[in-house]
Amino acid sequence: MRDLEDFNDTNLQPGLSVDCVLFGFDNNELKILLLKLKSIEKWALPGGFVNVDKDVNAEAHAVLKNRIGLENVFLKQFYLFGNLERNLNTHTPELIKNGIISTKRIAFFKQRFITVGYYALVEYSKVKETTVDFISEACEWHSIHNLPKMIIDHKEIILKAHQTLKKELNTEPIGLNLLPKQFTMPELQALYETVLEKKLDRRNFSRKMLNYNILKDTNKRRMGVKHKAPILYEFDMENYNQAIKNGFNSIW
Amino acid sequence: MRDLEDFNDTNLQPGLSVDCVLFGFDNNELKILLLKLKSIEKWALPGGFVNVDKDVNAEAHAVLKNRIGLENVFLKQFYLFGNLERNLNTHTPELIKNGIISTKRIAFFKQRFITVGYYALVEYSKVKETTVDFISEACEWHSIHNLPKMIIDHKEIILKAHQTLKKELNTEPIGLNLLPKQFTMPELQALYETVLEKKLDRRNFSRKMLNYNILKDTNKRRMGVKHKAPILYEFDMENYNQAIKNGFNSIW
DNA sequence: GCAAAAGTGTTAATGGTACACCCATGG
DNA sequence: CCATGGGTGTACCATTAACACTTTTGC
Repeated sequence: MRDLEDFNDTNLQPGLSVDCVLFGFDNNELKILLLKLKSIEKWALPGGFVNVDKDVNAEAHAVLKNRIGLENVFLKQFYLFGNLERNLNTHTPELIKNGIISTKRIAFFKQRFITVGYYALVEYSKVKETTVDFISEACEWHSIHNLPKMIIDHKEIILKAHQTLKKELNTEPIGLNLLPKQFTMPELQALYETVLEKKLDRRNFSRKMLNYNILKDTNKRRMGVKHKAPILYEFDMENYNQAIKNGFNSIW
Repeated sequence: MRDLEDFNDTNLQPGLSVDCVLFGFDNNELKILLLKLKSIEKWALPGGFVNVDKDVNAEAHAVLKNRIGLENVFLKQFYLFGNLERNLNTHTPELIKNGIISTKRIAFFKQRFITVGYYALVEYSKVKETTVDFISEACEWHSIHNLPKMIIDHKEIILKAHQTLKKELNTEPIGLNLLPKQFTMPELQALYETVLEKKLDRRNFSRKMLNYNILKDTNKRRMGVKHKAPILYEFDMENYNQAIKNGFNSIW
């Protein structure tokens, strides 16, 4: 779907789209990758449509691959947005008026759309902000606390994705996917504090994490900081997967 | 949609359905409400289609209201089933052959369908197993451990609903909706043991539950049992809602 | 040597686990 | 009076929360 001519609606599941909330972690902030639409001052989540011959989940992966160039990303369905208000959108008429959506496709774009929300976790530095296609002209990270004007309910989708992330911090491999291979304890803690939006005690955090036995000391330290050099850790994949499978605790 | 003539596909969202996994608790078992399809030996989840003018969530509620006669039920979206294999179904051709699906609707029923899974919690005794409509001839509770032959991926949907129930036992009002207004501690424990599929210590369970402060002693006892009469409790709605909002514990 | 942030230790309170004993009820 | 299951107590252990001191690094 690199340009207008490639886009063909004849084989698509009618009225169904997928949208991906792509989380990255940088500068102690959660960031979301957004696309700037052509000809209007609004941003959108990377999304796409569903071929009638493709799994819905596979199409979400395809969005990340084709639009952002990402493969083998942690990606998880979290909610279907199916209310009616989301179709009172104003951007489609504008895009049609501005010639971004071809007249042949108007009927397709004017359908009532339902969208499946996915959240994805990627290492911030691995994404190059370059993708452009027939409908978007820029691709940039935005802090979750400072989002630009967005189409339809995309802000609400991001909010719900963040809530889901908070809930699933202890049952999904969130640290693993948002951090580089090697990281320090304070970096891991900063990620947790950012996702949870609250401060944690440094000493208790460290002990608890180490007790889970999911971290491997690499015997290296992050150098060049103007204070005591912190230890670099990696995840111990075997123990990590075990811990994720069981959840990190359970009440009953 | 009480009979064939009422069914009109012209205003429906194409290729989208909703299916409800209705949980009840009886005789220390989790039970699921299933519909027996006309003319074939297969059962199905209560489900329906989505009007293009209706919220998807509202349509799930409508299924419960129109097909089962239930209103104000706890109902929650849990997953979108969108793989391709689910459309290699064999029951639609059979239903067409047997005249259950009118020839005018063949094109509609042969589409590729994606379904949104909902789970619902109801007090077992409140459901009368009576509903019949143009496509189903019986409506019965089945133990989750002894399910009959079911169409497409409906067994898989039930499995995933059960997994979700287990996970959400501490963040969703599960006890509240599956039990009658008044219940005993052993009954509540049996529900937990059933959902979680494991035994819990009677004494510790009781203490822990009471410590949550979500139960009110009604000063009554369940009479007519051939042992010490157990105390009847009710949920203290204010504290209960608070506890649900926070989750019953959190790690961080 | 000073500021900044990292590493580590202790203690008290809380909550969980694993037990055993007594009590009320119907038959 | 006995079998059945309900209510409650206690002791031990693990986990958490709150807090302070020492160490390393760049400047």
